Amino acid sequence: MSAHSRPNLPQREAIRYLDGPLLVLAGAGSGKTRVITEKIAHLIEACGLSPGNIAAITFTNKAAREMQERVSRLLAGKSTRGLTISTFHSLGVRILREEVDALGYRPNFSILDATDCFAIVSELAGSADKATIRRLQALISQWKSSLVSPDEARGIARGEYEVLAAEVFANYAATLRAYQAVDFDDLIVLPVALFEKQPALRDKWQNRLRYLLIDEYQDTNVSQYRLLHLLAGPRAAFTAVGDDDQAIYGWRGADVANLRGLPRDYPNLKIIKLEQNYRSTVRILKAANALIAHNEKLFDKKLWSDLGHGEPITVRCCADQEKEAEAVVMKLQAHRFEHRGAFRDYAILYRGNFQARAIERFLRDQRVPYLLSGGQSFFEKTEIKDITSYLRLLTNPEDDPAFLRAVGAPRRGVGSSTLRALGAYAGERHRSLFAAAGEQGFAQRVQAGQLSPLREFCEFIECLRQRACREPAAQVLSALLDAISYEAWLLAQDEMRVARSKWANVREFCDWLGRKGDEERKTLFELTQSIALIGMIDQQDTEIDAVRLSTLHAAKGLEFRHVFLIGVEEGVLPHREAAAENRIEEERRLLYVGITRAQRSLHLSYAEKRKQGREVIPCQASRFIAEMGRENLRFANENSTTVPDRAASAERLSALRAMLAGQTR
DNA sequence: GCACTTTATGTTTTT
DNA sequence: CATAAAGTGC
Repeated sequence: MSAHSRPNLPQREAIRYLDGPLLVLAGAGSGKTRVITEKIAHLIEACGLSPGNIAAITFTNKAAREMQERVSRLLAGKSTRGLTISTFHSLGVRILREEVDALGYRPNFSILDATDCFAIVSELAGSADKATIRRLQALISQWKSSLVSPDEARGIARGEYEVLAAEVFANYAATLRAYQAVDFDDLIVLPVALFEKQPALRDKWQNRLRYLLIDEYQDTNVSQYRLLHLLAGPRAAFTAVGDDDQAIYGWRGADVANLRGLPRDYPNLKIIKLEQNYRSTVRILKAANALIAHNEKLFDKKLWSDLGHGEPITVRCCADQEKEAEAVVMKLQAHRFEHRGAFRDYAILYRGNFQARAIERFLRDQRVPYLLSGGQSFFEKTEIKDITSYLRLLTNPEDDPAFLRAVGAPRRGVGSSTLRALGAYAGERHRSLFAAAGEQGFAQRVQAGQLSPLREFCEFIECLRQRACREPAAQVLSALLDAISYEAWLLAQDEMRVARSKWANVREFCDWLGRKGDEERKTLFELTQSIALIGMIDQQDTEIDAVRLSTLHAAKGLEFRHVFLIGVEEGVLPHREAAAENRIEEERRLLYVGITRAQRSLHLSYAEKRKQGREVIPCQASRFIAEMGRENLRFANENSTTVPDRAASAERLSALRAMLAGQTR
């Protein structure tokens, strides 16, 4: 999109409209981010609103950071101090921290990630298999984000499974309380509960955040909508920007009904549609429109573009996933050569993270630089979780999940049976594991040989805790790593290469903590609390010239000159489970999001055979390909550009690479 | 009872 | 291929 030109008419209207609540229905690539950023600038410059009175809510930290940068650029040096641009969850943390007394939590509460919560649910559900626990966890999360309490869940639970789930839910909530811990859902749910119970606090925040802007509104869930509603208050000074065709988080409790509910809850709601697309060629938009026309529509809108027809969209059928990966990398190289493009102009998008593996292998073989976004977050890597568990335990000794992890990494003579005994004792006495380990009563239950390593561990933590109150975060961390000989343990545990990469991650984490500690003058305790919310993507350098690999979900909000969309097969996109549960529309929107990421060219591919475990499963093209309209697509055979023989094709790629190397010099 | 080695197993999407 | 449960030496 051309950021230099003036905003078009509806964009200008959306930026300037301040007479009441506003919903901007912004199609893909229609400049919604621009509306939000320029509106923030407008509020500050033209309306004289203090940055501290404005809050913009995004869905990812990355989007928040980008938006912050764009606003700073727009205001050209003028201070944005106090301006809130954050995710719903980060805002939730801020509210929780400030109002922690009113909530009955201690200020050192822990934030648990999905893995910790999984372990808790697993513990409470007894002997259930992994899939069941995941379903339980999902259902509990669904309830929480819909503002259903454990008691209410008991009331609405139907059937054996849901009754069990409601029971687990109640125990789960009590467990979190006991741990002085909150999960991701609580970051929204607790502020909502707080504001509903204490109008004075609600008013305080309403007064502080006098204008709200919400991005990706179609992906809000009930609790987020409720929080927005409470924050906006009777003045209802807000702008919500969304696109019902891009709602792809239904599985997480997001409900497009929140879009429909807006005109109902705010009768004076103004609706502005942005229908001109500044991103893609006509052909790409025609295919996207044709596809999405198969969905039941909430709001009518027609995207158009004046960027010309452009390259035809290609569809390629490949023998299997390997061949697909090879063909895509080949095509990408050839295309880049032909167009004299940069690697960073290309993105390869897919439904599930596992699909990146095959592609990665070929990219690495061919020495194509790439950046993998999504997937496992940096802070979820085992080595980082080990270390952050220590930090969490230092911050909050009640954090039993952190205790359990830290006490076993590295091994220190405290095994599963000692921990079982400790857990049982702590449960009876309503103590945290950490506190229980220090009690006389527990000492009488176990042998001295079992007790001493445990006591030593607790003393070590206590000693470090003292230091953490006085010394800078990075210093405490390096003392910690030293004391537990973490590097040596990694080397003993893993193979050399793995250990070194893990240690490098730990070092990177140290640097990060040191930087944060210096720049933002935050204490170890404050830093520890925010870790769970940060993803690795935030750290990645977006300036690097590399091909982007991303899931369709993680690609939302981004754009690329050339897009390769792989695995457009029945069973993958739409996903098998989703198809079975009649959730086709969301899968269709997911592809729609993928298609509309492309500015200039789009290349779809699928495989006829897919390896699943040991079995080879025959596949067919996704139904969505037909829905895009044959007249908008050009079908190609794998064989027309790819040589079936691996050696020969590798040779071809090498030749091409040599050619490219010569070209760039 | 603890720690380490082997073997089966299985993958939607994320704050 | 990377993680998790079961098996083996100490």
